[in-house]
Amino acid sequence: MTVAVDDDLWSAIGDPTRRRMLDLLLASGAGTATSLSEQLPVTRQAVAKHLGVLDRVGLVQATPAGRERRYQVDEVQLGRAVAQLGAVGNAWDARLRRIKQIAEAIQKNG
Amino acid sequence: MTVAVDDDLWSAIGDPTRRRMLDLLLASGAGTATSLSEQLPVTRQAVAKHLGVLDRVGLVQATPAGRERRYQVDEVQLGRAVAQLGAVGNAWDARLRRIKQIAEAIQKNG
DNA sequence: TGACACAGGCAACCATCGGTTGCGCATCAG
DNA sequence: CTGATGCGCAACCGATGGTTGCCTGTGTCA
Repeated sequence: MTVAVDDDLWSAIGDPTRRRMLDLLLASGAGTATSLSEQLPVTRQAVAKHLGVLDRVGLVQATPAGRERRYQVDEVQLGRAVAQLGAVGNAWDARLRRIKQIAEAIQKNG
Repeated sequence: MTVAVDDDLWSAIGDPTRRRMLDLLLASGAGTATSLSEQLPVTRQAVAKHLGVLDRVGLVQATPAGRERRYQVDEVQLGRAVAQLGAVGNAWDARLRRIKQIAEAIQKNG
C-alpha cells in the first residue's frame, strides 16, 4: 500500500526555503517577494522563483496591487499538503510498528 | 516557533525515488542496488547513488555479503525522520487551525 | 583450473534546480 | 519631471538526479 503522493505538492513543500516562506506568509498574512527576501538569507530573485513554484502548485495566490505583487497562502491547498505529510508519516509509522511486532514475535518463538 | 528540522534527514526522505526505495527495503527486509533497480524505473547506478546518501544520513546500513552489498533500513533513524514529518505537519496544522479561528472571530465581530 | 557471468564501483556527461548578479521596465512620490 | 523602488527577465554557476560506458572483483561451472 504505497501512499499516493502528489509529487508536485510534495516537492513544493520539500524545499526548506519554501517551507520557511510559507511559515512567514502564514505568520504575517501576506507578503511580497521583496518583503519576504528581507526576512530570508536569499535574494529577492530567488524568493520570486520560489513564489513561482508555490503559485504553480496553488499553495499561494498572487494579488497585483499597484506596483506590488502581494502573495497569500491558500490554506485549503496547504491543508492538503500537510495531510499528505501526515499520510506518508502514518504509513511508514504503521510499517515500522508491524516490523517491530514481527521482530518481537520471532524473538519470543526463537 | 519554527520546528527544528534536520535538513539532511528531511532532504534524504524528500526525494520520491528514495522514499520508494525505503518502502521496498522495508517490504522485503533487505536488498542490493541491483535488486532495487529491477523494481524501480531508474538504473542501478542511480540507485547506488541514492543508497549512498541514505547510508550517509544513516537511514540504511550496508552489509557486504560475498560479491553483493546488502542494504537494510535502520528503523530507529527512519523513525526519527518520520517523527520530523509529523512534527512539521503538526506545526502547520496548528497554525492553520489558529488562523481559521481568528478568521471566524473576525467574521463574528465584524 | 580456466573461462564466463554477474554485482558493483568509477568516470564522463547531461538536464534541472536553487541561487546569484546585472539590467531594464513600470509605478509611485517628491 | 525626476528619482527611488518593486518587479521581471536573462545569463551564469554549483549541486544533484539521472544516464551510458568501462573496469574490477567474485562467484560458478565445465
